[in-house]
Amino acid sequence: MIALAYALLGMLARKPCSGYELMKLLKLFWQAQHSQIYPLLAKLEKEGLVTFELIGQTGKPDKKLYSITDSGIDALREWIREQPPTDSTERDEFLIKIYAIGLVDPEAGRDLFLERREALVARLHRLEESIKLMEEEPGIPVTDIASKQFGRYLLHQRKVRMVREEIDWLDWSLPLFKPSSAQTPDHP
Amino acid sequence: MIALAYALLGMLARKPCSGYELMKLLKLFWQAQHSQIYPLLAKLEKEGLVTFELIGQTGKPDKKLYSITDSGIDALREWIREQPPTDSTERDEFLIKIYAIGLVDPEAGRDLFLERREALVARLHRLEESIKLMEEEPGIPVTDIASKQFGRYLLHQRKVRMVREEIDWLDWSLPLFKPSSAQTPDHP
DNA sequence: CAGAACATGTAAGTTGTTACATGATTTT
DNA sequence: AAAATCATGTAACAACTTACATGTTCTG
Repeated sequence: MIALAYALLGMLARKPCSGYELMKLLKLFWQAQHSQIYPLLAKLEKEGLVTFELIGQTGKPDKKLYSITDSGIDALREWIREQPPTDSTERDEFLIKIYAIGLVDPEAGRDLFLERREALVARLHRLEESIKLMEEEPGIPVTDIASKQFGRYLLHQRKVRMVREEIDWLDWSLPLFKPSSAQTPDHP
Repeated sequence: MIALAYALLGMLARKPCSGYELMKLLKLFWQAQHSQIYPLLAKLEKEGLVTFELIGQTGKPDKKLYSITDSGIDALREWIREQPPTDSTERDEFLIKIYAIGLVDPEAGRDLFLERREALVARLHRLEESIKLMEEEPGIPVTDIASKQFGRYLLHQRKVRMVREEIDWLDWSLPLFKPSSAQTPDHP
């Protein structure tokens, strides 16, 4: 079974969701298109790891509300404990551009950084907002391992730190983009 | 052309490399296996974006030393300037496990975190070492946009920040893994 | 009135991984 | 003696993306 399947099971262990909802919640820690999610949910249902209930809605299309089964929980728990860690992949075209940033003029380099910065700041605000919401929720506090939100909360905390740190890195890097302080090699 | 091709071009713009060397240098900012790199280099060579020279070695297998061509530089520069940013993907099974960490006992959760921490600390030391080496290099300083190392140096700085921040997050999270402070709902 | 959000699905194509294949030298 | 490093390549398979397909309601 592919890792995405366990990501879906994990989300359904928190609360029942439609495929559409899973697709959006997933963005926090894994990337997948709906064309990958829907067939996979159907497969998990065939295997008895999830079940669904058809919810008829008015004004919106009908949806399938998926829930995790006991055997789904067992499979997920097993995977968390037993599966040896695979090495993670990060693929970000921005990083490729930075590697070769010396090839374009400093202004273009600076623009790339500023564009990235804007996107990250917007992301940061959204993350901080949803962390605040989680912390204000009534019931078992999200910082408690017994909260159904615990893992999700930890991932939000992680992400917010990563985004802040990347913004700091951008701010540290930006002043380096001046027209070039290097002497031309021909007259030292 | 796929993003990986530009990653290879970027690395060759810094210095000529063999496919084997590219494969290892690539790990800093993109993930790819040799089985993807070798055929791609051959394709880039056919298109005139790179050239290679066969280097016969004693005690080691022969290798192909690839260099970027002027038209390769042009193609890369064009891509950096013109290509609109695609959204990045991060796929890390550890994050899936964290999302559902509440399903296993706190001890198993803590172990997962400690294992991750060890790997990150090792990574951090290697990164700090290679940053130090770059900074001590003679010639144009790596902090200068005119240095061929500039982009690579920025990426190292970024990575080291990310790794440090993740370690901080782990250390912040670890104390939360106590047997659970939540009251059982049946006797309040 | 165009576009986004809600909602699910399939088909075709691309990208990326694992396994197969070879082989000398150095390190543990 | 086994494992790692250097070095390149192909074949088969799995994973993932893009495009096709449909239809209502709400928002700008």
